[in-house]
Amino acid sequence: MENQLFIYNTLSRKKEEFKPLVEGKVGLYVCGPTVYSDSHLGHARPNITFDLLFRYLTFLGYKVRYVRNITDVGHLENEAEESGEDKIGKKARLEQLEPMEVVQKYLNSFVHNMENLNVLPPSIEPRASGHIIEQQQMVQEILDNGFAYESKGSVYFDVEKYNQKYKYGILSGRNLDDIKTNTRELDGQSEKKNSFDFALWKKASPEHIMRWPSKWSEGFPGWHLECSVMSTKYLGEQFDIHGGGMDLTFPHHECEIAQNVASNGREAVRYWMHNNMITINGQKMARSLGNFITLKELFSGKHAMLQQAYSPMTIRFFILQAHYRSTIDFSNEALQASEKGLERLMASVKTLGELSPSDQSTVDVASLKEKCFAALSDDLNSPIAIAHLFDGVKMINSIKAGNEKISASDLEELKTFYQNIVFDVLGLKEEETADSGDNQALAGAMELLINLRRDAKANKDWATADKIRDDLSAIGIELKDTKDGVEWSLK
RNA sequence: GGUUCCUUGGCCGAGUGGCUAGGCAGCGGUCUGCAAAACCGCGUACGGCGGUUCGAAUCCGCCAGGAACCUCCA
Repeated sequence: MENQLFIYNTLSRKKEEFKPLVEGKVGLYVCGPTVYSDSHLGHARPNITFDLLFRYLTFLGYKVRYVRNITDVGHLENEAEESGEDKIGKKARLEQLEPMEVVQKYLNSFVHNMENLNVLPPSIEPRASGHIIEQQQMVQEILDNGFAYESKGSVYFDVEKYNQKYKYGILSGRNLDDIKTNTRELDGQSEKKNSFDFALWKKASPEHIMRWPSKWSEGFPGWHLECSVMSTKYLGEQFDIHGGGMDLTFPHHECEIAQNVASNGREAVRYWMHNNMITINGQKMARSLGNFITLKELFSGKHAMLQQAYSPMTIRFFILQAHYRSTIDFSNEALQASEKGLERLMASVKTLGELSPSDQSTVDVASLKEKCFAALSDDLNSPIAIAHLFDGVKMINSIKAGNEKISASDLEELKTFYQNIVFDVLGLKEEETADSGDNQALAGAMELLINLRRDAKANKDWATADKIRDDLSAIGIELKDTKDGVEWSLK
């Protein structure tokens, strides 16, 4: 392993050296999507962040089991409205679909988006609806251990009682007294002993269509239970890393800890990692705030706030150019900057393949490599790693221009390094263009036009040469005269 | 109101005590029939006011502005 990895642990609020529970193996759990609508830009962040972690751990030689859940039983939409419906049930009513049809539709959409973003599929993608029995078992364990109570067919976690033996709020830095005085009183909480108690099992109201039988009532599992249950099932009572968005720290992850401790007697997670939010005009992008742009809209450019379409790799690169614990602000300008930067980086990768070695090097490949991995090992500092990569771009271009030299062995090392970091770890990829061979007819026609223009130029017939170039440009095809011939691309 | 955090050059975004990232835009140049692209070169910024220090964007205090969580949320 090249470097010792340090990661920021939300529990301790500092960077800690990462040491897995079992030598050479890592258990990783990340809160996945609730599949009731199309994913937006904000959802891309945790998936890309933890994809980077997954890829880097794998690169370092760990055998990683990455579990990312699919929430398909629905959380409560809004308790204050006393609707008792969950998100998925509500949407299903609106669209006249079966709840599981809605789940499938948006699950497919999510998977498609992730493939576009080159996010690797996790090792296991468990669905909450497939673990109802296990969730009921955990509810019973918590009841048996005396940290929950039944009320009108629902089961609630007894936070006060839990707090007497353990401490509630260790992750988010809260204490129960503060929560008591500051928790807003919501309607429909008369069943609970305290407003901050949370549901483990919820009795379904008559209009609630997603429901399962249980000894307490026909109902559905509480908001936070599935993650405790599925992480335990697939990673064990204790595992290495749990990730998710910062907005899940409280109450979701706090409740998860309480559930694990209440049922198993000890904390499950050793390192908690939280990614920050994507903002738009300085405010968090969120479905509930209505200021979101879906990934589909970004890829197609069809949204009032978008000046153009942005490719999946541009989105990925944009996200990787900020550290995962910082907010990152969306704007067309920022995205366009990422697009240009990525183009330059990928162009240099191509150039790298064309370099010829010299008998010795005037460049320091080893140092570049070391700095890059050091950055990634420092709590996944991808922006720094990318900055060093741009130093590499300069190195590659200078070699190409004849200003620097590289030995055959250094060249091999540099190629391997770029393969490792750009493709394997950062997960970038070449995006398909029309000239990549999937459209033979167009490629043939372009060759013809390029040859006609070449002949016109040879005859100093600039009018014809420029007409070909300008007219192609008008229909969205860009010609580039390079030293090595004419290149074309769809714009 | 409580808890936590942020404020960096035109824009995005790193950086936790001295060596003063990176990208985009801009400017100058090379190349080119012209243009675009590409390449090379150029930017001493760190909210305000105090303090600690030989030295602070970086530590401490106050002030101003903003955000997240406290309710579903990535």
